[in-house]
Amino acid sequence: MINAFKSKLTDSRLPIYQQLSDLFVKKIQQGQWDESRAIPAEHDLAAEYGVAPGTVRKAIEALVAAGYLVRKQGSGTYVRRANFGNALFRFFRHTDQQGRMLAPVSRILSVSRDVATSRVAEKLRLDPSQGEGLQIIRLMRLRQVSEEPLLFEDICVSALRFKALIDADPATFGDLLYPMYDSLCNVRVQRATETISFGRASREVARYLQVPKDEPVAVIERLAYDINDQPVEWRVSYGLASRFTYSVELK
Amino acid sequence: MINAFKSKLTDSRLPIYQQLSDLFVKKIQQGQWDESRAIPAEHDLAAEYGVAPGTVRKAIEALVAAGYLVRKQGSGTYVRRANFGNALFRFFRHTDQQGRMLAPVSRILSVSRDVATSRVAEKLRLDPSQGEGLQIIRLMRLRQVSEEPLLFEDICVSALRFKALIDADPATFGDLLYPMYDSLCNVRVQRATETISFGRASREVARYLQVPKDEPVAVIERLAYDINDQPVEWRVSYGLASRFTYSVELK
DNA sequence: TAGTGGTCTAGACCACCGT
DNA sequence: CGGTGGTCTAGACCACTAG
Repeated sequence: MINAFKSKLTDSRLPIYQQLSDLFVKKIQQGQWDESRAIPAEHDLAAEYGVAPGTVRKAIEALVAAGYLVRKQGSGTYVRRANFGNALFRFFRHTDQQGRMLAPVSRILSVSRDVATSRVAEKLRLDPSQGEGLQIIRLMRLRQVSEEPLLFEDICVSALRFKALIDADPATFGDLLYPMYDSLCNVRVQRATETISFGRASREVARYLQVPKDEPVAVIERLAYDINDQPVEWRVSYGLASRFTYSVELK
Repeated sequence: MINAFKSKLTDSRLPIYQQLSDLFVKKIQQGQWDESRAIPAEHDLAAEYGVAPGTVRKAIEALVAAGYLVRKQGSGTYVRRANFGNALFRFFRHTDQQGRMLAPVSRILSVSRDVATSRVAEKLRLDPSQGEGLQIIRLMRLRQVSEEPLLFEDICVSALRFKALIDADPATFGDLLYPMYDSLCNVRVQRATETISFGRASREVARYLQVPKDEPVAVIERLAYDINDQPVEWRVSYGLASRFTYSVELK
């Protein structure tokens, strides 16, 4: 059996299903497959690439496990839209006395141009050789639950990629930034890494969280990546350590 | 095709591969399959239960994903021995100035009989109607890295299930408790849940960690379960908040 | 009702492991 | 070398979704 797709692939020593997975990831990254409609049916993909349906199925299953695709029985397989904007709140208790979950609200404190520190430049892989390469846009944001401050966030993005942001009206920013990055700046956040540690509140952090300076705080550093694995946003969040909680399952 | 195994199963509305998974889990829990040798080959299982090899394969893959089994190509499929005794140290920096990982050492501070608090009794699901149901054995342990205290642990287990422990010599306890639970008390830890939060050092904790009272500490509460999903050990660990760090990947 | 993914069959050949 | 899991084929029928 001749595999019609082999010429398109880089490393034919890999199993066919892995080569297919790689190919499908490229289609997603290049926008040939997107959220607007289902990807082609398994049967059609098998015919197109000259492989058995089971092989296509295995390739798709790998991408479902990796979070790129979602299957909907009877309907089709779709490109997954990353959705973890509220993920930070899994770290913090924000329930009332009856244990009811309270909805967090965002308030933008400031939007300004700035020059990246060496640490931020390194995280965002900013290119200093470009004219404005080290320019960043910095957002400060407060997230509250029923009027009470829960999190203070210090957010940095490249001014070159996000220049539409500086002209936008902060009052129109919704509770979630990532959909806005998408619509305004054409930046699609796909994944992120977070590192949690404990520290003490600086004067600024203490003021926004309405606690004394040096109060223990949880510090969550998030680096968000786009679909091409380029870092696009560096975010440091501070929350009251006394409200911090997190659960893990060990196996 | 008649499925010879159907009579053994509870809910024949489920897919065959799920019914097989459930059956295999029971074999593992009842000790019919154990770590001492590979489980039967896929081909043999398919013949035994009158299903296609691919169906057995899918059942096994589900159990591999769930952590019950491991595959070894060319050798066989084996029951997995849970191994996360040192998992706590993923939360704490314990490297030297050159960034080298340092090996943690355990020191048992005390082994004593006690009566469970209501919280511990609830966590361990102790049965107060039994004569000694609320009796526990309590271990205090210090974990150090190059002479420096890193973690203080307060560990509770049921005195009924762990009575061999009270007669054992603490000096013979190794760095890992779970292998000892297995050999001495025939308790096999399979999984655990951990909840991380933040507090301040009590007088006792402060003394062992060699810091002032009320110093910020990370508190890690672990509940460990055996293979039948019975809680068997309740462990609260305290470590310096300033050394705490943890990373998560969001997708 | 047509089309999709979900399940299942009954094989084949290959890569790897231990003897 | 024989036996194991890893990959792949070429179908079948069923359950579900959406028009």
